[in-house]
Amino acid sequence: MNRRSTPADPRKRMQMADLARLAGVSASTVSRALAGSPLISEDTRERIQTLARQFNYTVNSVATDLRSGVKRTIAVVVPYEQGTRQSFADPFLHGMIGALADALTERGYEMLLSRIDAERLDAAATLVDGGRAAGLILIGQWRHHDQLNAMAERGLPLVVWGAKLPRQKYCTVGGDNMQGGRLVAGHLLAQGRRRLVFLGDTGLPEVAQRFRGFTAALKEHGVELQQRANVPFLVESGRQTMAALLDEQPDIDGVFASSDLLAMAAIGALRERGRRVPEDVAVVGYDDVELARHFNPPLTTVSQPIHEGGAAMVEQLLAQLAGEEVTRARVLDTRLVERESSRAAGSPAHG
Amino acid sequence: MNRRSTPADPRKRMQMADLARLAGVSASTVSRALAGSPLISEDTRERIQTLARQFNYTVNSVATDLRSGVKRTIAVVVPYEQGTRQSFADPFLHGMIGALADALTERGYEMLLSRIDAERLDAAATLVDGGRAAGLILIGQWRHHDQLNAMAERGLPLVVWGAKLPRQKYCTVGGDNMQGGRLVAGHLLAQGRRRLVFLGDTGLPEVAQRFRGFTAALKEHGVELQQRANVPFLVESGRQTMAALLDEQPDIDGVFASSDLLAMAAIGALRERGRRVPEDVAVVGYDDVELARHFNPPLTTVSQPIHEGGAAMVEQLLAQLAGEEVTRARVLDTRLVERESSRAAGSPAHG
DNA sequence: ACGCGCATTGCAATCGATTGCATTGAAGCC
DNA sequence: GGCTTCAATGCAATCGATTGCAATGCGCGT
Repeated sequence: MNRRSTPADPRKRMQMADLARLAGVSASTVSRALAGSPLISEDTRERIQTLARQFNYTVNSVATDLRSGVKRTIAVVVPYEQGTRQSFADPFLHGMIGALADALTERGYEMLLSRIDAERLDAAATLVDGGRAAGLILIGQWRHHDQLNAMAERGLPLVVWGAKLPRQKYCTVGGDNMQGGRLVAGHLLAQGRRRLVFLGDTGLPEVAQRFRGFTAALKEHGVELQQRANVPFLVESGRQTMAALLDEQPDIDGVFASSDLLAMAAIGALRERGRRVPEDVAVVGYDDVELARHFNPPLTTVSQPIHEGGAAMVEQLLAQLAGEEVTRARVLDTRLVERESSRAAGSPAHG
Repeated sequence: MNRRSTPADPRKRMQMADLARLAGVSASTVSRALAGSPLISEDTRERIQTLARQFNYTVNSVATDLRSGVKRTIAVVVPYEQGTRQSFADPFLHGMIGALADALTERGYEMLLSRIDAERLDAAATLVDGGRAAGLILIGQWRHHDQLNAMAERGLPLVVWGAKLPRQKYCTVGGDNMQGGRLVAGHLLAQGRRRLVFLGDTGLPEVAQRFRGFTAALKEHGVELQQRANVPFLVESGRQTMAALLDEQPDIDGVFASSDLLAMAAIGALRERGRRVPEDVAVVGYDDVELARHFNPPLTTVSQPIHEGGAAMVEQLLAQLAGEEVTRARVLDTRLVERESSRAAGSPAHG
């Protein structure tokens, strides 16, 4: 007796009709009982609920959503740059996803995590068009302000973590990047640093603003930026770029890296070249990821209100879904966290 | 240029019937045309597809899934320990999620990311029972082998990242933790370290195995473990615990931390107490997270084949869904990556 | 005893797609 | 020309729930 695989169609998922049969009532009654409708008598309701628990029955939420038209899933979209999926490696992203997961769970939403090509942000729209998700949370606006505007204009529920930009039709939440950049400039100058470089891809709006804030503040103090390097948020490139900068300009004494990841990479490269941090070169990062304070040396950095930001994004998205008018851009305060990596040059005094 | 786009018609998503009307055919035809069925003539198919693109129409995959019974969503479940959501902060998890996202996307599946209480792993079952996901990928078995067994026994499609255990009914994929532990022991001994401590929560099967492998190898060389501390995977506790250990036993010269995160925390604590790493104390981590090689000092650690592991988990789960018989436990090779944090004691020589 | 009202419950339509089967019309064959 | 054949399309049932409305039954007032 050679039963071909499927030794059993062991149990198809039980469904409402089955439970109804077991309880000797109609599916309508089961539906109402499980939903806690007051139309159902106390007895019946409890009997049915017990039965459901006993048989591990859970209403099929796909069917429910279809019928009721309400969706309880939000897509969180993490773009990656072509050729590398490494963008996902940034601990900042990790923190953000955690914050979003918390905020969504708290309000009873599920989170669909999706990665897309950063060149085609609008591809994310199919998640909503296809009914998989009620709305979109996008992390970073990358180089496609235009695509985002188009998405928003056709009425897609959308919130983006990123910078406030001119002529912006979509809703953003983000830290105050200009302010962040200024804070760093002020700090480095106060530590007596003057030969400064900037690390980061200014093709990204957020980074561009950090850069503008940074250079604006420097200019006000009559200091000129020595160099800037366009580098993506990748450890490896950070390391290489920092090394290259040192070759060109060995007397650098301060680095502003536009993310903590880059800062850590830069510190690695500096040490490899025999520079001491912070004695010879002060390094400041951005984001204040959890590891920043445990790095060696502990990282001075600009703290982004990640948890507050995640909650704000969810709030804005749900408001949109509820049909409310939402503020176009929300800019959150940032603050500088001073740690070892940028302490004053101390005694060394030279140059 | 006046492609006057429909003025914000936030009302209703277009649906198949609408498109059918526009194309002057029935919904069946549209369905088949979009699915690329050979039943439809070339002309019609193209006309409909163009139309769909024009109107940003995407078939509602919720309805599709309901009707066809096929689900294209997998739930990835990240447990958190009560009282703290910080478990999400471990960079290892982040890497794992990235690997899973890649593997799932590659096969055309969506990823539902879900956090649950580590005490109630079985709560994750509702995601499948409720039809939201076709199957479950759980990261870590935590303290609930029994719950997992029960889930598997009632036929839930499930794969767990974790250790191979006796009497295991569910499917696991994981690194060879015993081997990992042995590798670390061998390495530390080879570096001349003898006063060793272990950091990690042996209540978790994976950690317990690392611990067993570690101590077994030590014993074979006649060395005895000095101390072990039961500490969760949290930076803060790692730091405090390391400090406490040092108080009790100031002459420690080697630390095996059961995760890179803990290793980094331990290094922080050691430095605070004036110990040099690796000169005074060698530290070895576990996981080989991306930052490990960029830490200061670069971390010696046991590399877990995260990408391969993610792919393997997806593979096993899809096999289960296809009704195939799958191997119960898959154990992947690990290897030691030697870096600065555990270099031989060198010249220091003292007490 | 009759009728009314209220508390429960069931029937059947519906959500947005897919798909087996029937239908149509034209081409092919003798 | 009449009949078969086949390609292309439409009809209607279906997936697993929800919900407006109709139906049932029981208590109670008079």
